[in-house]
Amino acid sequence: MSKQPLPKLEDVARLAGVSTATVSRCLNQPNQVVEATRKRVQKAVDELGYMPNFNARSLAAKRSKIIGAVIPTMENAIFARAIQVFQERLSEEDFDLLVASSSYKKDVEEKQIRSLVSRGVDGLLLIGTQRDRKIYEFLQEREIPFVIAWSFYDKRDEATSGQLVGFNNQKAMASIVQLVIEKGHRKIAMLAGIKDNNDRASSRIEGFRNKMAEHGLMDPCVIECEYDIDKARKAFAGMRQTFGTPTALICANDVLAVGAVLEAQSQGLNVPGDISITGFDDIEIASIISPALTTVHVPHKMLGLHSANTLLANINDARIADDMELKTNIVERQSLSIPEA
Amino acid sequence: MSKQPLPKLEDVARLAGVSTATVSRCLNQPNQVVEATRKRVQKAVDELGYMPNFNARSLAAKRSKIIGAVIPTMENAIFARAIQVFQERLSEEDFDLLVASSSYKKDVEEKQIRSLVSRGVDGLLLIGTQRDRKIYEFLQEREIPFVIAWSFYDKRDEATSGQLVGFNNQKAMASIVQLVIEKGHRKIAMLAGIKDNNDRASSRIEGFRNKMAEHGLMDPCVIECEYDIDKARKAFAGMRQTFGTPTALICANDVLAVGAVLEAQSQGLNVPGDISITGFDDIEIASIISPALTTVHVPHKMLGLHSANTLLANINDARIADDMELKTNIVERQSLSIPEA
DNA sequence: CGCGCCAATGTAAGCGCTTACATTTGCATT
DNA sequence: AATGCAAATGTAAGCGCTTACATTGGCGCG
Repeated sequence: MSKQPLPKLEDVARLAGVSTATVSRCLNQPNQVVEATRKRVQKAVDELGYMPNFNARSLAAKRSKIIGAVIPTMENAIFARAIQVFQERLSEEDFDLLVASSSYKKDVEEKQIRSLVSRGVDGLLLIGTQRDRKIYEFLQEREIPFVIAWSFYDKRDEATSGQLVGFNNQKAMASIVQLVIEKGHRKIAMLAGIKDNNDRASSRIEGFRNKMAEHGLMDPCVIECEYDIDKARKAFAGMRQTFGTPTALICANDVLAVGAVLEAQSQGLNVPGDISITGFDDIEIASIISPALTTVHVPHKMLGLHSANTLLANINDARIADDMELKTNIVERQSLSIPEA
Repeated sequence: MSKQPLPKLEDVARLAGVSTATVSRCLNQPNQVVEATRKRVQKAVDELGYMPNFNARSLAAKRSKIIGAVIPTMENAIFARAIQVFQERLSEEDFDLLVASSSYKKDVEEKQIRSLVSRGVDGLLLIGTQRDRKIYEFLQEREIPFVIAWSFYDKRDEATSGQLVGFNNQKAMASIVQLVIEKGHRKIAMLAGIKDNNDRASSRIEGFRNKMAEHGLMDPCVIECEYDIDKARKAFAGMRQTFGTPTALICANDVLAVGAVLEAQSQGLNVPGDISITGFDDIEIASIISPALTTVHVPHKMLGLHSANTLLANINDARIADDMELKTNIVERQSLSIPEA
């Protein structure tokens, strides 16, 4: 029952009557080996059930064929799905995915990035730009290619290196606020995400504030809330008590919007009759809740796919791919209407 | 700009004036080193910004501190969330998570398992029991601890090794069918998952069929459908045309149920007035859709947590943890009612 | 005061690969 | 048949760690 030693490259070499170098080449650059020997080696591999030891390979070759990803949480469907696509694309190129989730915690994220680098990842996927400068330095020093997904800015902050594959959160938010204002709303509040260490949340708030200001609506009510339906319900209830009920509530994401809708309804408000509520992300839930949410559609699959492609380009071709801006669009459903007279 | 060589163990040893063995011990079994030297080494580590190379460590120590997981897909929220918890628990013990998703494809899963093993994972998380016997043999031969989540059976199939952390899908499904029957329904159909290579889907169908038979309801209509809202809508529409409309529709998961509800409603049926519809999983969407779904609550966080604990026990203590059966329970909401007279 | 013993540390042999460089082989040319 | 050259293969030196085993030193005890 004790584990008999697994065959190694040397065993294959011996059985095939070639050197270890040749076996290695068969596995890695088969075209450098003449067909006859390649077949002989293949036969030996099959016969022994040989499987390469990737750790040894990574150590010797200094590349691991592993990509690391640090995301805030898989609980957020939009990240989970983007990661799914990301992973599918990577596995086409024989990369595996080491994932870590930081629970939106800065220090956890930092620790995880370091751990992934220690494991010799060939590249890294990070979400958003907001982190210590020293992390960027750390990554640059070790020349680890990385892409930052979800955020895009027209002008780059000097401090952040890496490629951006994202959308302009500020503009996207501004566009839905614009729509709400066009519908005739003036008493508008925002249920925002926690902006601490989260540039997407901050940008969305900024987009909201700016657009409001543009229309002379100064100092609007903005309440931050964690990504959770029940917390959103409480936050909305609290907002009503403290600030009164707006005619329109802009939410930083669909989960918050769903919470607000449920709470509004349970408090006897009609959505959108008494209050319009908008979301952001366009996850499944947005079209299922009644009324279905008018929301900003985020191309999460594209984010996953292009993040993978950009990263692969930077790894394989040593050519630095450009930043990539993806477009969002507003999906109009029933949760937004003109305010009652 | 060229990458200066990173400090290695040897550099730390030299700077601290000790041997590499001592540095290694400081990092791995600090209590075997006297405090004075430990501090000296720590200082050298900090000064050089040293980080161990995990690949070298894995190669030398024959353990990687990496756990592999192969799940059908992250698109399914219930897997994503279980994985989230699983990962959180593992990282408490300094394990990282290598995830792969098989898209419910048998051959893909097999390839991924082999790849993960090649990478020297210390343990493996798999979903469901249904796979080639040779994979179980492969895993046993290499003595890779693994746990199988989501499925639980009272009697173990001899072929499957590894620990089970799951629930009895058949019983869980039977219990909700029982409830539906108790409500007075007799014309009951099932919208099932694809049972090919999926023991959870098969078990749920079996649970449905058995319970129906128990009540003398033979050969009920069962239609298989992929995990997708739109496909569920079409499947339900097709079912109505071909078999007529049941008074109750049992769905193998919430996503299918949501599809069925939406399609029913858009065809002018009242749920549950004209047709009762039940789900399975109790994901968020189940309580948000209107009418909220009566469904089977699956303890996904517990699945993630106990899978991690069981796996860790098998890795660290070399003691084989027992299989673990988790309980499901029915959540009664509005989508199920008594049939109209 | 020397002895034995144990705890702390050092020495050095791998772990299983890749790859620079050296050598051999096959083949077209003359 | 001798020559040159490129393609195929071989040789062997690491990659950066861990750990079995060897060595050292400190201390209690007879």
